[in-house]
Amino acid sequence: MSKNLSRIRPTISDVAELAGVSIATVSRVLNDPTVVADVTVERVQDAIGALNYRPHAAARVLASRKTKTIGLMLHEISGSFFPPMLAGIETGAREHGYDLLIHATPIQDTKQHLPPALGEHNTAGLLIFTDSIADEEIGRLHNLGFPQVLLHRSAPEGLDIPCVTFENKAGARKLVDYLIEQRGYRRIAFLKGPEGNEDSFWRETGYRESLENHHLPVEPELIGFGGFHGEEAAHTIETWLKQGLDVEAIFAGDDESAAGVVTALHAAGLKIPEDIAVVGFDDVPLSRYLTPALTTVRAPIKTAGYEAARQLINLIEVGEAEPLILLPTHVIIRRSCGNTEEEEVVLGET
Amino acid sequence: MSKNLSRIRPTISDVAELAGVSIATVSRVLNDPTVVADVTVERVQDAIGALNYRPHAAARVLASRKTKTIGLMLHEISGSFFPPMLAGIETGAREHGYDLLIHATPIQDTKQHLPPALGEHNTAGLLIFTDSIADEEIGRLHNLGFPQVLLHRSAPEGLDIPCVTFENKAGARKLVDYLIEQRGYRRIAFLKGPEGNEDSFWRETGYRESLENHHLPVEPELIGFGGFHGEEAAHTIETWLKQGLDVEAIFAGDDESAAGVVTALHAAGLKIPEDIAVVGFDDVPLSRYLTPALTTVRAPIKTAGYEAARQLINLIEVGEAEPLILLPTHVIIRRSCGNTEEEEVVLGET
DNA sequence: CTGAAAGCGCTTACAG
DNA sequence: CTGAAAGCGCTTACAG
Repeated sequence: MSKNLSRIRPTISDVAELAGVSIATVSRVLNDPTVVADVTVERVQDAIGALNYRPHAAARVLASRKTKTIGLMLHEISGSFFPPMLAGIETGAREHGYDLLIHATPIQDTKQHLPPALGEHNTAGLLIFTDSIADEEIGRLHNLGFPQVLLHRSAPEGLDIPCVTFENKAGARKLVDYLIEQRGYRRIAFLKGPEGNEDSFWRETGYRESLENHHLPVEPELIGFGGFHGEEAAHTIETWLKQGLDVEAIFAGDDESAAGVVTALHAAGLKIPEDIAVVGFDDVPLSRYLTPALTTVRAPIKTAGYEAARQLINLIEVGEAEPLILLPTHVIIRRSCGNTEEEEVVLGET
Repeated sequence: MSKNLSRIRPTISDVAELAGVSIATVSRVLNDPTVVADVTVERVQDAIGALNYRPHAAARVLASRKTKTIGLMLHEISGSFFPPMLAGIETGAREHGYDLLIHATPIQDTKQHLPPALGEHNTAGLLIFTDSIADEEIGRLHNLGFPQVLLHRSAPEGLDIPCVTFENKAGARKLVDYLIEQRGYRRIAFLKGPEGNEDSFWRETGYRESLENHHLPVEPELIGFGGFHGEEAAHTIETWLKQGLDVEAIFAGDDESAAGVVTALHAAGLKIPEDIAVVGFDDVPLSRYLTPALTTVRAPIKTAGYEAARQLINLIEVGEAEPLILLPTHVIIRRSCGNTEEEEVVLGET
């Protein structure tokens, strides 16, 4: 089939012949028409239209040593976090004329090489949202001068690779501050995200800082595993309830976990927030649909994706990027924490 | 920078030189080592390792006239429908060694050309999940013999392009059958999805068929707009409530809409299912987290994506594919329709 | 089992 | 403003 195709598809030579110019000229009108005489441009464009010519992308890449596609490596395509992030990246890429190549790494095999398709020859740069790529591989690419930007994770020791994420720590701290100061809770639990997840790490840090600032003890038994996953979180809550753990409020780590917590609590016949308050993080659409509506922290997930794409493209084209972009977050007060106002309240909105 | 890179990066010639063979031999061990003597393979692989050589993808594409990437065109990256679909596509592609290039079309500009990056030169085939690509463009590619597979939509008039979707009509019909036969509802509303959405069209058709089969009238006032979107659906419900519309049950078109319906109903102080029953379609994770848990139709979203990728790759490699794949769906009975069993029930599960 | 050589479809100095 | 020519890094008949 490809044989036939290549016979049917016009090349730059066909266009040149029909327009009565050299292929160099056709190439110029493709890349920068201003350097070509207007009449010539017109003739060439007519020929392109008549033949329905489309330049061969791989040939352009090879000849120009430039490619207009960026790669995205991530570990998992799921959850409500993923769509806005990807939408942001895609928008950022498209605005600058770049295409997006996606590669999801199976979770099991951590620490691997770059798949050839995302390699330094196929892609102008790489967005990394996973830790299942070996530090050595990141280092190798970095030493090659291959542009990379990290999303929601930090660079391997000693490598100055730009990172984009949002204010997890401050957001979590303010959220817990609110629970303590405005709601009067003392025994507040925290559910961790997946092992090694840096968003989770900083949220936990914010949680701890808030407790410490208020001279409350950080109780190990109040820190459980939620995995940023509804069912995992529900499972932890079921266990806690069985054990008769005494908690006033649960900071579920993210909204997905919070949804699981809410379900588990309801299933046990407990009322939210009367019996136990629940709060999340991210403010994904889901959080509004929970009953009661979820108090959470609004995270600019889409903007982070967008910024990451922009930084990467800047790195590719100009050679520079912000070392660290930390986007602000805002606490969103809804009913699940004990608030009784009709409307949601945004704390710290400017 | 790219200048530096190209100087640093080893090419096939460097490997050939180091291994003391021709570039043809290096190419062979890259593509089919069995045709090369074992000792030679070893020497070449040592050289590849020593130089950290990676073949240049674009050069391979150009020389071989084959590319191992498929394109995906879609209109929007959002909602709980999207992640499983993409995950399925990505898995299907990766299993066969293909990469995935994603292009989201802005919603406003409908009926457009293919972006060059997804063009017939850059990609071995295309998965289309949008109707904002002009029929003529699909036709042009089809006539060129360019492999395409459609997801959740049918082909333009007269073109035999494979489609992958699931049983929307039968699923919707069985769901409404259940509401009528087992729950005794008579006045059942339906919320349409986005204009032109074929999933919505077939769901509505199933809804109508069920009513007709039970000799119930199809009341135009009971058919509203939900847009497969929580807020749109909530808005319709608010309007209905203001008008004092008399409804017993609402089939929200999809789960996202159902979530909006649930919120709107709760906000109005109505009880689900006592005052009004609500059901959805898709069985995305969200549906379990609603209160009460949502009765819905389980749709194999991920499998559909996976199958679409498989069909496309089959079309690319073997030249054939199923003209139509219609994956089965199953009604999932939970609490929101008036069911009182603790556990969810799957109807028609084999 | 291996090499020399043509060719994939472009871009880009270099001349003019 | 335009053309001739080299070259991007591979693959693949064709010989041997």
